[in-house]
Amino acid sequence: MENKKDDFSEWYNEIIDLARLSDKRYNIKGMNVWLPYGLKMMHLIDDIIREYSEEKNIQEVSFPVLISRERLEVEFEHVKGFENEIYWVTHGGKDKLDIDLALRPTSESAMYTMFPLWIRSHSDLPFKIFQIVSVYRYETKHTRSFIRVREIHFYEAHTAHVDYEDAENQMREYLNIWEKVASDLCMDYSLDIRPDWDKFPGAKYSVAFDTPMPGFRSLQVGTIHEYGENFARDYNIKYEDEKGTLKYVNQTTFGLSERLLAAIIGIHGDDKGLVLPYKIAPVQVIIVPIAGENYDNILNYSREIMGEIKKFGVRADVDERDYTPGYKFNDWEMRGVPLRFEIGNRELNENTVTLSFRTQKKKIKIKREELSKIYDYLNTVNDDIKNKAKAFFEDNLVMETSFENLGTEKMVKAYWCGSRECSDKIENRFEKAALGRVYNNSDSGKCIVCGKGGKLSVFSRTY
RNA sequence: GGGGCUGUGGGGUAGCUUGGUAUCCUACGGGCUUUGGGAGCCUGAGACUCCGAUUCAAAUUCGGGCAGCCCCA
Repeated sequence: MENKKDDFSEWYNEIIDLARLSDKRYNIKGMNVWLPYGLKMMHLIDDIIREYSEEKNIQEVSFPVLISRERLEVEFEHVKGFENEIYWVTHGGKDKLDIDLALRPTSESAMYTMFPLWIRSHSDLPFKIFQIVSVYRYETKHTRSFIRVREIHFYEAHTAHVDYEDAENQMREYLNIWEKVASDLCMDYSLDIRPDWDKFPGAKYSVAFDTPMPGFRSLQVGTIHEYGENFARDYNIKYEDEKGTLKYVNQTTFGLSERLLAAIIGIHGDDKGLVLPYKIAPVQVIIVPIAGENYDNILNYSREIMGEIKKFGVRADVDERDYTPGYKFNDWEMRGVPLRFEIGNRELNENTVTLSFRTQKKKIKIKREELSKIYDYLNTVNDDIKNKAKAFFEDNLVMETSFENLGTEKMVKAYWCGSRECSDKIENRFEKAALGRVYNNSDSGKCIVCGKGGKLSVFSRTY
């Protein structure tokens, strides 16, 4: 396998192939096949997002994939932002359609077609739904598994509120959800208020979750958007307040995607392969039986152990394939399994198992009774992952105060006046884009370019 | 948006300059043997990205499509 640090791109492509996450040999650009192991990981991530969303009374729905041209074109700014990357369905069989149908690039137009039917009075608010579906964007740049694809595995939450203030509460609630998701994924991130020219088309403002990746680029893994009344006015989404007055709702959205998977691969992985937080590991404990004289007994013992930890809700499996133990060790390490049990005659006779941690070199022998502590062991691995990720994050997002120092390959924090002129100077000289002002941060200092008053901001090359 | 490079069994490759017989590694099937950190031997099957042009003859030359990768904006 490629060394991760030397050539991240190569390593990234190779590990996706070797760990059997996705097969990109499908013959359409940017459309890959999800393989069982990768799909399982994605679904485990979905489960986490779903759980935390439902906890906040955001309910799951599913909208059609097609949107009529007429509905899509209601919101001008929004359409303009997507017009170059929409797939159009123009025919039904041999007949040309009267109205072209778009494959949703996101679902505002679809959902806001229904919102006026569902939202009539203040008692219908707040209204909060989400869906996890595929959205389609005709990317012209070169695509990359999980990072830039044309069929995107997308979580999108949409809410409607009585006023701007309540919508702002929702924004904070999103961040609350995100914090928990990120913690489960052992990820660090920067919350950046996108510059006006880079916000979501149609939004008042957008806050992005950016994280440094190997290869000295940042990855936007999620976004939340405050729409105010912008969409409500165009899609005519009104409610009657207590006094009987018709008012426009205020709306927000929250988006996440399979880029979360890309981030996990990139941030946690090492030269041996994937390293997975246990909540998203399709296999949390792999049991490798070591053949010896009483192989049948060893196998039976292995299966018993598997049964015992499965009772604790652990995803475990016995690798009974006809490969050597060394091969299996490497194979499962490459696929990121947090814990491995090795079971041979020694363990069989002592009623123990040998335990190996994905994040440590040492192996320890534990008694059968100690299997009840399985989540302690899983959390040991998670702690290791978190510590390493935190160190990587801090090492790759550095504060700079002089213009020339922006030449570092790393992601940079610096004071910035907010002007396009100054960010263009940075971009032209150092190829770093302004990701935006740091959310909820009131620090101020001299703009690193022009010296005028500035706020703490983040700059980086991006994926 | 602009430029460059590359498509050979499942994966990685040699062959291309100078047109004629397609190499090796790995993975895969069968058999024997092995199993505490990527085992070994025997055996089997498997490929020139697609379309067009030149030619007696194209993996090789030329044009285009599709796909992938890299750099710049």
